[in-house]
Amino acid sequence: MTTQLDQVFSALADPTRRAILAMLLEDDMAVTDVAEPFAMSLAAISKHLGILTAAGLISQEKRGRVKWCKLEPDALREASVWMQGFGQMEALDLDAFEAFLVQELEG
Amino acid sequence: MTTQLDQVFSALADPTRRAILAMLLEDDMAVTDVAEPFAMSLAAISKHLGILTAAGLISQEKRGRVKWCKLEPDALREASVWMQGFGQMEALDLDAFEAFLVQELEG
DNA sequence: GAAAACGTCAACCATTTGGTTGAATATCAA
DNA sequence: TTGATATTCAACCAAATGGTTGACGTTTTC
Repeated sequence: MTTQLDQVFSALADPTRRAILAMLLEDDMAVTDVAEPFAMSLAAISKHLGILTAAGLISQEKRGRVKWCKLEPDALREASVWMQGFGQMEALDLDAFEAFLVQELEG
Repeated sequence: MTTQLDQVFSALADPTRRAILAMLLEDDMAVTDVAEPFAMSLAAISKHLGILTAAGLISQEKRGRVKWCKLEPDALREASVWMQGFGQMEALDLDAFEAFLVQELEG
């Protein structure tokens, strides 16, 4: 059996998929546009998007020949709740988040 | 290149490893005792503990012939910061966390 | 209608992952 | 010192993962 939590964490374990989520943070995007910055085939990106969709982290809606990808931040709640019990996190630190984001996108 | 974030998320993606973390939440444990409730070999658990250690989620200290395992919640901070930017989490909800924990341990 | 653009599917491949078993290494106890 | 306990190591295996390519079905544009 594969739980939702399994799927969310293993989806997040891949840097390409985290970068995709970071891109979708700014705006909804078509599959082709998501793929553009990556040095890999469109088919590979299509698979990554399928995994993110299965985990509930994004949703995809087809309009015409274009399939739009949209971030679904709610799916992170379950995982985040799990983590917070261990980490005893302080309140949301947006500066720290932004620093990580920049590092991720550059690296 | 494998980042710390990669390692933390992929460590958390496995239900056995999450269950181990949940056990260590209560107290430090020896490897043999960690392995006891699982239907798999001691060697397999030893590997899981190695992965958790590499991710920084636990530490291991050998005293005599016993190797003690200790939760290191700080490693979750990095990952949690990453997630919070997407999830816009509300404050720590311990009840929800406990519910997940019970579900994890029973399932 | 023909051609281009958007995206997925299927088959394939190399590597990683999660498990096994059996032998090996320490340490403690009798 | 002999034996039991605690843990890892090494070799192996099946299945999952992350990528490729080429063919395919739609939708749009010319």
